[in-house]
Amino acid sequence: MKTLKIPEATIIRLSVYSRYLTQLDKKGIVNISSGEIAEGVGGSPAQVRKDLAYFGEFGTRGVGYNVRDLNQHIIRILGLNKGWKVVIVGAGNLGSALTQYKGFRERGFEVVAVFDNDVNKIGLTLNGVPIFPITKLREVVKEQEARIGIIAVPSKYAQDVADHLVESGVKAILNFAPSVISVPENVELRNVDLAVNLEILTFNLALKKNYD
Amino acid sequence: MKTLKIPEATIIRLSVYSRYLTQLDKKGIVNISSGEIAEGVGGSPAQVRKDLAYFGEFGTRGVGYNVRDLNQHIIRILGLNKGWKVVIVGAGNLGSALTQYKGFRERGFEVVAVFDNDVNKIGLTLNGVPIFPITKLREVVKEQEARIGIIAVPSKYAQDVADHLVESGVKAILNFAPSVISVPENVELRNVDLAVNLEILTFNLALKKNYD
DNA sequence: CTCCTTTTGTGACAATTATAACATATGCAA
DNA sequence: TTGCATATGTTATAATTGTCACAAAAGGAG
Ligand SMILES: NC(=O)c1ccc[n+]([C@@H]2O[C@H](COP(=O)([O-])OP(=O)(O)OC[C@H]3O[C@@H](n4cnc5c(N)ncnc54)[C@H](O)[C@@H]3O)[C@@H](O)[C@H]2O)c1
Ligand SMILES: NC(=O)c1ccc[n+]([C@@H]2O[C@H](COP(=O)([O-])OP(=O)(O)OC[C@H]3O[C@@H](n4cnc5c(N)ncnc54)[C@H](O)[C@@H]3O)[C@@H](O)[C@H]2O)c1
Repeated sequence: MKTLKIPEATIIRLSVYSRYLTQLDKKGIVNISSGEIAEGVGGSPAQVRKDLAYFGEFGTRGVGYNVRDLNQHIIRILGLNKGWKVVIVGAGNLGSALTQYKGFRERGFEVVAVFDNDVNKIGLTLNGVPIFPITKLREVVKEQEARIGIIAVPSKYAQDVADHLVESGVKAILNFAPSVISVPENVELRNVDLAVNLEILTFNLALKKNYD
Repeated sequence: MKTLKIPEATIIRLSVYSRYLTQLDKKGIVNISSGEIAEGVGGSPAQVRKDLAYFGEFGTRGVGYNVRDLNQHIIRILGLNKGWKVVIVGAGNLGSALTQYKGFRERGFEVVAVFDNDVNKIGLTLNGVPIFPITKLREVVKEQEARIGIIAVPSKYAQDVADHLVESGVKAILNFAPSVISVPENVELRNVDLAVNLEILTFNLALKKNYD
């Protein structure tokens, strides 16, 4: 397996394929073709095959793919077979929702702790996940060997929290605050900006002018 | 202004530029160059100018851009000068967080109603926003002239809710349920899948193998 | 065993998107 | 008024990503 540069769009699609395959597996479906996957997730059969081709040969010509087997391969490609531990900083509206989100666990992520600096929240639990004072971040991250941190504090504090997460040993950060933050090169960073998503919608509506 | 096909990446960046310009404007900064914008949001000056060039000429050669003026132009490009009304379906963990999210209003979005089918939630308000029974969706959407709907119900019901939103006259949908849904061509759809975002992070970590 | 159908894997091609280079316009100073 | 410094807008070039067509492999029928 060579380390060609893989398009990020390919990774996004693989993640979606995997979710779809998991559904099919639960329904007891054993075999599937690239065309059926494409139809299921909204794409083209060639795209599906090309995406998979970056990583190897997982199908059987004339037959298709074994659902469970292919899913296992994608899960391994995405690194989900490790069981990642996640910490969330900010036990507000969003942080609480994320902590209780079952979808993460289903994909191999375990939220082990939430951190806040509000004394009224510290000590409580969210769905069994304890809320610690932010001062314990380093200790808990080290002890639990958490590798992923989620930022759910007001933008103003996002960079501080990011620095703190990095310093604690976290290797990847998902940032929900709508602000540009910077981290060392060896730390992965992704920003999720929900307003941006709405604005893409309004741009397209404004372009079409058929919204009234 | 011709209607060339604008890359979606350009729209995402414009949205980020605008957020940054709003910050600068609040700080009282009047002028800015493409290089400074690039530095502020993490990009290249050429990229900034190219993105803007799709829509017109907003700067002065040798000088740069007027912060407020440029921001107004981008806001207009993104269609944010209209004041969009938004409805949210699902008053659970995520739906509640989104309803109370101040970041939407700051960008010109107004959440006018939330809908649920849980009798214990109906009649309550979230930050002043009323929770209606899902059966009132059509009526409220029509009356308020809401054009955007957000789906925050379990995946299982996402397609049903989408159909219902479309039937009610909504023209754009932001879907948070991790499932593939389909809508008529004339309705804009975007999916936000948070697990996918984490999986991109783990893919990159797994690739680098330096996470331990 | 051979042919035929099916569907993969892949290499060539096309389209899109980003980068870089530069000519053009502006303001200022002398 | 002229020349210079600066930063834009635009054109050309490079890189990336997606599409298409087809050869190769597999399995089943006869
Ligand atoms: N609510 C949403 O749906 C939503 C959507 C998209 C993005 N966001 C973003 O997510 C972030 C959180 O939003 P929210 O609505 O949950 O806000 P919130 O005010 O409900 O919660 C913020 C929490 O962070 C805590 N906090 C503040 N500073 C802290 C620090 N330095 N260390 C630790 N904890 C700290 C606060 O005590 C509070 O509990 C914001 O940046 C917001 O822009 C929120
Ligand atoms: N919690 C999160 O942080 C999070 C993150 C990403 C995605 N999501 C997705 O968002 C969706 C909602 O997640 P949640 O955690 O808020 O779940 P939740 O169970 O807390 O809330 C779901 C709400 O939807 C309501 N509902 C169910 N069916 C409905 C229907 N047909 N019409 C109207 N209302 C209905 C329920 O009464 C409930 O109030 C899910 O698809 C989930 O996968 C959630």
